[in-house]
Amino acid sequence: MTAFSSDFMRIIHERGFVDACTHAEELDALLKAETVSAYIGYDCTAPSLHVGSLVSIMLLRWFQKTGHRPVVLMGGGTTRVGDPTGRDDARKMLTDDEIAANMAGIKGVFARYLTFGDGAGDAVMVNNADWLDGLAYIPFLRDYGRHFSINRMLTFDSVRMRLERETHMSFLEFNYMILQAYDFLELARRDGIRLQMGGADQWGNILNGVELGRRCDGVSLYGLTVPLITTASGAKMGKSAQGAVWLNEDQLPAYDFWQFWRNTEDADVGRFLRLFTELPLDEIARLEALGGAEINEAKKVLAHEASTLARGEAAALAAAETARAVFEQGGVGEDLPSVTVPADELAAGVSAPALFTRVGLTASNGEAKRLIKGGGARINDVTVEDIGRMVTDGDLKGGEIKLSAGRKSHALVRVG
RNA sequence: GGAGGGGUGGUCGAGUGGUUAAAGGCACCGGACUGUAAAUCCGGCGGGGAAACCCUACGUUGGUUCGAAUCCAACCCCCUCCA
Repeated sequence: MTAFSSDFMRIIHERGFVDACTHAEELDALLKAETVSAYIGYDCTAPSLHVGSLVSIMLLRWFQKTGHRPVVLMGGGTTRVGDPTGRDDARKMLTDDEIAANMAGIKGVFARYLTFGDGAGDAVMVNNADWLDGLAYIPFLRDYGRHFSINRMLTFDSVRMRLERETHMSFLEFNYMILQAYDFLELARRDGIRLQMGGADQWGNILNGVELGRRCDGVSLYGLTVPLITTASGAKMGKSAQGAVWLNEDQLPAYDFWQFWRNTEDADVGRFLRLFTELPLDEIARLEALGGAEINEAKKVLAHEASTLARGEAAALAAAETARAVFEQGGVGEDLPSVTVPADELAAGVSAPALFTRVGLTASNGEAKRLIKGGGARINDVTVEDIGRMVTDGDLKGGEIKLSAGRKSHALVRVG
């Protein structure tokens, strides 16, 4: 690997952020010579981003840390089209209201990772609806459509996959890559942006933008992608017991976020520390060298660092405290999910399955019953033997009742 | 527009009149083993019910039948070839 002279290129290569890069030496020289603006686009398909996007967010953060100017592009316009990349069916069409709501949710995430403002190195956020919504069809086709070769477009993975699998692809979706390419050109023109970054699956889309810039304006644009992160056992990263690992607090409590990192597979610890924390590499090397059960210490560091970035240090410490109380002392912690039951209702008794469902440990009474039959349900750490078990105020311990589903999921019932 | 093929549970994919809440795989959830890891093995995996059992579900809507995911009709959507 080439020795890079710019801090950004050196650091992200050392830390494993780079999947592919267009003319890396040239880009390195540019980053060394001047303050560069780079962007990553995020479509508004969900009310929050999840850990799958975190690699790219960390990348923007390093970009800013090394003296450059990150631009977050909200895909207010492209979300209305729908990126076909990596899917063999069309996305559900989102209404404009849904897109606006999703965008509002996603925007909040970035404030924790980037410093926004008007200064030279400050991050900015833009919305491609600002220029895409107003495009006029015929002029657009004449000015830009002529630069796109259908023959070439058909060879891109996102399209080819649909063709090979003989699944439907609408013209609407087919246009996504053109619009994304145009985004890059537009941003280069209006804001001097030279670099687009993104996930490995965006490589084709990014290249289109690079080429469009050269063809239309003769400018040198650059592209860089980060690898798709899978766990050592091959699964796509980002599932927790509760489903997707969202970055937004309102989508996933800090305790669950912390737990997600704490449960990292041994083989992933070093890689994740490099990608998702900013600890020095020698410290990471020391942590990942820990053997056997010792590696758990490294996982706690990972959980702390990642949680501090996403949710703040106080939330990270509180989550760690709860985890310690629950797992190392077999007790309870403040951060466990909880539900409050009226005193008179509890006095009368609530069936165990209903209570497990009520606190969210199970999705239905049936599931709760199956959990009990399988021996996975516990009340105050005592296995529930009978699906007819009633829970009453007699079960209160220190004003709380601890419910557990399996070894890892716990919740509290309080009286109110 | 014509001819043919197809739309099944979170997903992939069997099933072509009753014994099918629907084989099998994956994902997921429990249990055992561990270190809140991985791998492995075991169990579970639509909703309600203590249970008997009831309800909902096989693109949509009707129909045939004692009985339909399975047969018929119309419609919607997808794929292939033809125009």
